[in-house]
Amino acid sequence: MAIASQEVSPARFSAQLRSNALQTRIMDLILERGLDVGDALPTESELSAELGVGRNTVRESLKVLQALGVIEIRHGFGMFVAPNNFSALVSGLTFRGRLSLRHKGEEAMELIDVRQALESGLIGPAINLLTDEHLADLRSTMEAMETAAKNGEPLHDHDAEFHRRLYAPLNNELLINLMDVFWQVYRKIHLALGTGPVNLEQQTQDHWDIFDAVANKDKALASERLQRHFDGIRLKLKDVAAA
Amino acid sequence: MAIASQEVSPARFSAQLRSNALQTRIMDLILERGLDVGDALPTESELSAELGVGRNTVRESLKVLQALGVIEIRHGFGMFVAPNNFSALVSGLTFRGRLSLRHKGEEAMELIDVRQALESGLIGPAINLLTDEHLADLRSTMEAMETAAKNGEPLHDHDAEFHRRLYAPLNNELLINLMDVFWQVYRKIHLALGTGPVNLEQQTQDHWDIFDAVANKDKALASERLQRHFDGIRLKLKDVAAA
DNA sequence: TTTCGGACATTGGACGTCCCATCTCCTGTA
DNA sequence: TACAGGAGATGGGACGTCCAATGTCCGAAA
Repeated sequence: MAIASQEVSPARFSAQLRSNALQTRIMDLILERGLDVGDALPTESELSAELGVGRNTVRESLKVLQALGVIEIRHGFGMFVAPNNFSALVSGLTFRGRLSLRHKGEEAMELIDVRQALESGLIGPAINLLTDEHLADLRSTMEAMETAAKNGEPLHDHDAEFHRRLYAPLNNELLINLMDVFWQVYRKIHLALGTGPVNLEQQTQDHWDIFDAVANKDKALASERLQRHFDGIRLKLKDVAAA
Repeated sequence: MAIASQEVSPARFSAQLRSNALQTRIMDLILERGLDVGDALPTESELSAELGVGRNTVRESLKVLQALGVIEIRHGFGMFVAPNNFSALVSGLTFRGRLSLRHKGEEAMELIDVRQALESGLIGPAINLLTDEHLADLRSTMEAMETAAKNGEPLHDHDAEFHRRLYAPLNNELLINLMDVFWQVYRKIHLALGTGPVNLEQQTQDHWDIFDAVANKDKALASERLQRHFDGIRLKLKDVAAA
């Protein structure tokens, strides 16, 4: 053995590294060929042949790349370079959150902490770049939320939309994606635990308060109210976890 | 065979959803059995039998879960619930960053923006919780960095360590992991572009400045210096990308 | 008795092949 | 011209087979 089977698999590298290397090779292939978002990748068979590995092996890597949001796989059609998409993170983070909730829920709380830091820390810069259009969008979202609250409908979609639009002025897709992920994970954990009683009016009012501060371009106040908003969320989560 | 697994694949759901569902089923299985970090999962064959799907299919899902940091796969030994691990994100984000750099590098810049927001926004809370031990750790890291700089050695490890320890007082693993991911992605993009000339002394001094502000518990100053630190990084990246 | 090394079982890794599911596109028909 | 339906391409999935890595355990040697 160990006849130095150079080539690709020196057996010295752990299997994990090898599988990771395959993923990297595929990503490099995309970059080398100058493929851009939306462009088609070679078919599974072609990749299998070009990379010199079996189709099943390639498929495993492709699935991973899909999970990482690198490519999009469309059954019966082909594979394409995916637009930015962090939805994959959601399931992984949700799992961790639920796992931690069985103990003391530290990780779920950590998630809130990060959201809180990101949002209350970035509201200032966002307000700096806020235009009238952005504000109008925000207001219409709030009005939709209010309507929903009056009809006793769940607010989570409007809630998510509000937070998303709050930071739209920053024009930072990565940030929006991250916040979306965190939001969804929080949502899922909350759902898995069973939602406690919700006060729709209070929730709406909280958001109106934040909106007012933003509309007045009062960065400090907006930041503080966001801070409090998350404090409330944290308490609520703690209650539910305790039950 | 499919006795236990009641209608899971009515062919109505797109393949993508089905594959996602398999991952979810595995995660649910972990949660239902009360497995905790470090505990062993059933073998691939067992999972294949229990879930009523082929071993290759299970493997694809397992690889994805591994990539998401949910499980750890050890060849010849078994599979285990993994400790928190975000290394998977690195490759995906790095890919996106490199892809975007071919155009105008917006996404790489967005990454810096998020790091900047997170770090300069969280330095205040971190200082609030800072203990003498933390400060001592930070100082020793800085001294190591200075030594490295004098020897002309690369600073990136010390740099990463510094930023990590800066936020250790917050005791938020998710945050540390995220910042680590961002750091590594930045690193990889930078490496892929080829590093321009580096001024080791200047870099070290920048960090000393931040350290001094933190040691004096001057939150505003620390935040401002971090802000500037990232401004510098941003400029540097822009230079390299232009070349 | 202790220690070291190798055989062995277990478990994941890789591949090939076959067939199914789904999509797009094109062709033929009304 | 418009729509229905089929052909072909492509990914999805399932086995079966063999390879490789790892931990365990037992026996030989010191």
